[in-house]
Amino acid sequence: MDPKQDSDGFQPLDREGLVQRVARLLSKAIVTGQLSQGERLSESVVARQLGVSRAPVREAARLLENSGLVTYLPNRGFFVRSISSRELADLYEFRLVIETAAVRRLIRDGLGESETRLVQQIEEMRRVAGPGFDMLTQVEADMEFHRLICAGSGNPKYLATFDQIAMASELTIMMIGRLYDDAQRLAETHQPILDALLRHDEPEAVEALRYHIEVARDLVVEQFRNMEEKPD
Amino acid sequence: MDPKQDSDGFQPLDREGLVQRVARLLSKAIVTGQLSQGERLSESVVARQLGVSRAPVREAARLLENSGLVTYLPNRGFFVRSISSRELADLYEFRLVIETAAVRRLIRDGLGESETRLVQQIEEMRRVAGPGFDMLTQVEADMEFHRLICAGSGNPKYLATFDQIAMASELTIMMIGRLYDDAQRLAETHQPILDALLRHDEPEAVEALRYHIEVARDLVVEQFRNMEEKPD
DNA sequence: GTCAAGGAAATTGTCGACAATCGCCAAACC
DNA sequence: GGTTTGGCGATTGTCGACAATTTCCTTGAC
Repeated sequence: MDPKQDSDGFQPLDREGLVQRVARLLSKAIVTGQLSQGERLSESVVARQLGVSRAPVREAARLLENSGLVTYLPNRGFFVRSISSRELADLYEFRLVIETAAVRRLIRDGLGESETRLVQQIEEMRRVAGPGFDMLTQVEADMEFHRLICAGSGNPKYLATFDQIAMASELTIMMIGRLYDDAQRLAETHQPILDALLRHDEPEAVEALRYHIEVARDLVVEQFRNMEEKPD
Repeated sequence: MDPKQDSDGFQPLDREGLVQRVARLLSKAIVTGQLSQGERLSESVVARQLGVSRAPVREAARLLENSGLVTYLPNRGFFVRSISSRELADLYEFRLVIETAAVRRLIRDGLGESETRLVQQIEEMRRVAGPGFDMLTQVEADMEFHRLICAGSGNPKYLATFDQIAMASELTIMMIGRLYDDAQRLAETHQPILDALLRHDEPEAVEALRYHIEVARDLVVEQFRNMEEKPD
């Protein structure tokens, strides 16, 4: 997500702490479905399996709690969050609110570097839409586009909030097992948003975003409802 | 903030963990200015002073990080967050976005119990506006009104997000040392919002909220800028 | 058979100790 | 004199152990 190639000079080297590594492992396990809904996330068990102490596991779990991937119950521990279709709809509504605000600021303040970044990201989405890429990669490319919108807005709050809920979005998409009809089409549905952004057409950009997210919401929520009714 | 009098039934008894108690102590210390901007929040020192181990202090600090009260730097520890006037403006913009969305849903889905709650909260604000109440109490009553708006909206995401940023708002208001001209007037400025809500007049409610928050923002940000220029 | 009480096992909550890392300051070098 | 290097003190990072709490199973009464 972040390790940009810094052209010249050395890379910051993996100064990533144990907590982050554990957090990433856990989140990946949850998003890819290795850990199932409502499952207990025992500190001791995870710690033993990873060969570390409980302390970093605990902190990592707290981090995931902020992303909405796990729930913490006092004296009971962490559980993989189970999301209802209702919560899912709420989540998409929330995303719409945040991203709409971000788009507005983005246009008002000027795109700046975001212009090339967004263009490149759609290209990236097209690239990973081809064969040889798994769905997780495609979903992440999708989320990165929306993330860039939030990142480009002058207000860091939008990005911070988006990052908190992005994981949960990824999770649900992975759960339903497909995104739209195919990844290629998914990439194209972002084009109208970008076009409007490039034209600095605020009403159209907001409208395109609204349409994009609401379509996604309806699709995801419907698929999800089906799963709720008859869980395999 | 939370310990509501629950009318009938027993109180949950102080089943509040050590972490929450430490977190509340620290946040109060920060908001009331006992801990100053940028000051280091040493785990060991705090733990020694409170007579507890470092573990709960650490967790409490992580909690405060989510509220934006402290910053965490890897291998360097926690520091009381110093907020710039720029961030402050961003914060208010963000609040406007969230609360506007909440108001929209509140009106669309019907007020329900929020109606009486909001009315009571304005009364509460008037009550604590009188003599014998300190500013922290008045600020908290203010924030609680806005919190109720988010709580009443059907989408829990709005409330969760609001709670994350509420502390930072309180902090800055406490920092500038006064809110509006006086607490009495502050209470009254909420009336137009409530009136519009009770009439189910969405455009007017949104407009009243926008006006209210932008006035607050301008006042707070300006005061804050003055402090930045010549810090006493 | 159902339900309540009791207790054992497992899990979280907290703790104190040790290892890793950082910031500072003095010493050495150009 | 200015810069780099080395080490010292302090702080965070991680750990294993113990206390408190919950969960689940057993036991017993009705």
